[in-house]
Amino acid sequence: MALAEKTDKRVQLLIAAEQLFAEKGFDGTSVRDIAQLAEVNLAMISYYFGSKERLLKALIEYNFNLNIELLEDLSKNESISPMDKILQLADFYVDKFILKRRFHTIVSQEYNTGRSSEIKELITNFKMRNFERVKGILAEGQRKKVFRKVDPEMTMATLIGTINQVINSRNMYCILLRIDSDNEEDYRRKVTERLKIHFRQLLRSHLAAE
Amino acid sequence: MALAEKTDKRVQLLIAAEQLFAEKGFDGTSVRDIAQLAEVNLAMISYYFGSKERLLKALIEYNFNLNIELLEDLSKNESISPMDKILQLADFYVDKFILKRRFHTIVSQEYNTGRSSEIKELITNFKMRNFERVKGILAEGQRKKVFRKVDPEMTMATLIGTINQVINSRNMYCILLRIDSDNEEDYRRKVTERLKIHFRQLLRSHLAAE
Amino acid sequence: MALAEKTDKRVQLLIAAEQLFAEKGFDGTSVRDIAQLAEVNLAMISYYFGSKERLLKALIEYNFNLNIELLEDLSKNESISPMDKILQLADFYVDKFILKRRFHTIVSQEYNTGRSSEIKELITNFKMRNFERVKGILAEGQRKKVFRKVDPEMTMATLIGTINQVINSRNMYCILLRIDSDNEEDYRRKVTERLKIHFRQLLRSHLAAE
Amino acid sequence: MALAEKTDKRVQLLIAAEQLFAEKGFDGTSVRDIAQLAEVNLAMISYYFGSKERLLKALIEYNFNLNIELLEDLSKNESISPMDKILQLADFYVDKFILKRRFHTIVSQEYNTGRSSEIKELITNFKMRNFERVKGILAEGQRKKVFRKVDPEMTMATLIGTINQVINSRNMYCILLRIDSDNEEDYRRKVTERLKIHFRQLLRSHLAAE
DNA sequence: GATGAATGAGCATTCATTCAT
DNA sequence: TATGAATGAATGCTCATTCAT
Repeated sequence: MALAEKTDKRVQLLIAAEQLFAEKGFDGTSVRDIAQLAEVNLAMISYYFGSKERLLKALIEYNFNLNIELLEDLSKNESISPMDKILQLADFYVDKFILKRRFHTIVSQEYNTGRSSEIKELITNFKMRNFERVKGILAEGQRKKVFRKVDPEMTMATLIGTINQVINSRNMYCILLRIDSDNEEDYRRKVTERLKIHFRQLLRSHLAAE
Repeated sequence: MALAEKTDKRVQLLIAAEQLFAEKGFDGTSVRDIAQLAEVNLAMISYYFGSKERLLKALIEYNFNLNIELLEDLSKNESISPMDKILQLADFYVDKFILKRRFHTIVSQEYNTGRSSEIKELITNFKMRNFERVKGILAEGQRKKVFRKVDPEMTMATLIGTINQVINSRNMYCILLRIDSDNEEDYRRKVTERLKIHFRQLLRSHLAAE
Repeated sequence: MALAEKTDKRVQLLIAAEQLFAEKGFDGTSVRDIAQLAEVNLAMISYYFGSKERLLKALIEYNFNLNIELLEDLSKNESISPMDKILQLADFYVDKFILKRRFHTIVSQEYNTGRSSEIKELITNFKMRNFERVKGILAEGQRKKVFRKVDPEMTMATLIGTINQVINSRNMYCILLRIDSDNEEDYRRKVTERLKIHFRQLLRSHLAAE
Repeated sequence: MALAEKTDKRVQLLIAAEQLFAEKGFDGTSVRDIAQLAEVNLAMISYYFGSKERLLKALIEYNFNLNIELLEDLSKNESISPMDKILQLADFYVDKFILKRRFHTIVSQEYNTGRSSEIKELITNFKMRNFERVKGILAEGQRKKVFRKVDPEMTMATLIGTINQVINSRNMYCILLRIDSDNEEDYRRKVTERLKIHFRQLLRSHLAAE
């Protein structure tokens, strides 16, 4: 019985749920599926989380609270130019969304079709925090006359929307970019690179003053 | 009580299904929900479509075959400059996606989580056709030296992803853009305008050759 | 397909439920038990009644609305003396409770331990109506100086409580009265007779003015 | 935190079980409910009693063996007249059933619907002992020519049934007798008085010779 | 075309109980 | 003694679909 064995089953359930919710959606996934994939007794879902929905909530809360401090540091760093800041932020989102692509697929789904308003609020708060950060950098750039005037909400939509489009249409982009969809490592590397280069070009020309 | 009465029920079912699939997802919607909202007997779904899944397929096929000739005309029109062409295409997508926002929400969901590979192929084909069109315009612009070199797949992702982001996070953008989410007409007008202006600025600077 | 075939399954479910609820209690009976005994598909319970609890409610409502007009007639009949009236009423309750002993066992149980306040109200109303009738006859008898002054609420408790005691302790009274508990017909005949004679003696001496 | 701490948990479980079984029935009460109300770990029920059913059995055995010697004394006391004896017995039952009304509600339920024949036998024995006592007094009264001939089984049913009716329809009698059902002390006092006076009047006229 | 009834499989959840510590 | 974790069976209920009329 190894070290982490103790709450292992809870974590196994979270991992299995993340995969299945992403692949088949929340409603398309039964708690039996999750328990089976996690190799854990069905009733443990009730035991640890109370319900299928609260399992989803736990999953979302856990992921949203990951690495938030990294972003705060970046936003407040005075020694980085606004353009570098926004490009580093884009890189950060690309890395994070692609690493946790399954999770972000779930978030996309649930924000549209989920029944739980509690979960929707959770997601809204997260999205709002992200938006405030981008808006702040855009404003800083304009104040320093290095950015031209752009629509902050739509610029945000472009930033997050482009990444989401790539990870949520994974099948198609694997075909288009000639990636073996079974090789997750290869997928990550190639998609990350393409997105980062694209954003560098896109954001520079979109934001640069004059 | 007139001409259209005959196959009215089929259409009522499609309309009800579109709304419910968009709001609650395919799995989150029961055929009972659809029949009730459409005010049509439950068994009619089997009668007209054979199954719930084939109802979805019918819905998708119908919408994908809407207005395709308009796009073909635009692509082939020699008298329009590549830049105008891409901007008109962006306008077309904005109009279409926002007018049929519910439908496109369903497409987003099903491409990720749907079980039917038949439906996924349908969507892939549609997306591919769209991509080929954009790619063609980008190539034409580069050939004519009016576009610089950009990543066509990622540019496509930005175009469709930005629109999808806005319609799939409708709640949040209603808050951010101060739109009454119950006033669909107002929502459409405002979001359409913001997106079109944003694309004009974004695509021009992104594509224009120096 | 005979005449009554149409809603046969609904009735079969009610009959099976009555038997099982009486024998094993509401919580001790599963919907599977009921469906099996009724030889009806499990889902028909949902189809006809909506839920297990509403099946119970339907059962109670049906039985409470049985023969209520008979009692009204008796209460209002001016040609019967108060003493005969109360004795006929006692006879009526004895007949009814013993004929529907299973149902009245369910009522006893649910009034104590049931969770549904809706059902409790239903039962309270029924009990109240019965009490008002008894109270009316007692008052009439006192007005006409043929009854002495008694406690109406406790007299009611004695009337209904005695019958309930006999049917709810069926096992013991079968032993005490030397009745073969499998012979329902014999049980009914003997218990009915004993109760009616007892009430004739008990109520006469309890109520008669000196 | 004192002497009784040791087996306190066992008693706490019994107290909690009595309350819950009376309120929600045996099947309507989960061992989790009991453990929670008793503020005792769930597994302790298995530890102390073996199973939920044996917890019920322990509860019944404990209460049935309470105060039995008091009754024996009364039955054998030669210096009390049969009429006083039966009235004191009625008083005794009224006091005991109302003090332990929750327990007697459980007994009523379990005798009807319980699955355990062991428990049913326990209850039958108890009821039989009670009946023998009443029967003995009735016979003594008849031998001494102070009682007329009555049906002993039905008279027993009236005695116990009247009390059970009042405690098992507590809600209704609280309304009828204008008792605040939250004030247990007031309930006990008023109901006890009403029942005792009623029995004095009822039994005297029912039993008195001539 | 249209419908109410019916079905069997599946759903999330809760149950009483047991076990290792 | 005492506990948190774990289990397999059972719970009430809903599902998409089919069928006789």
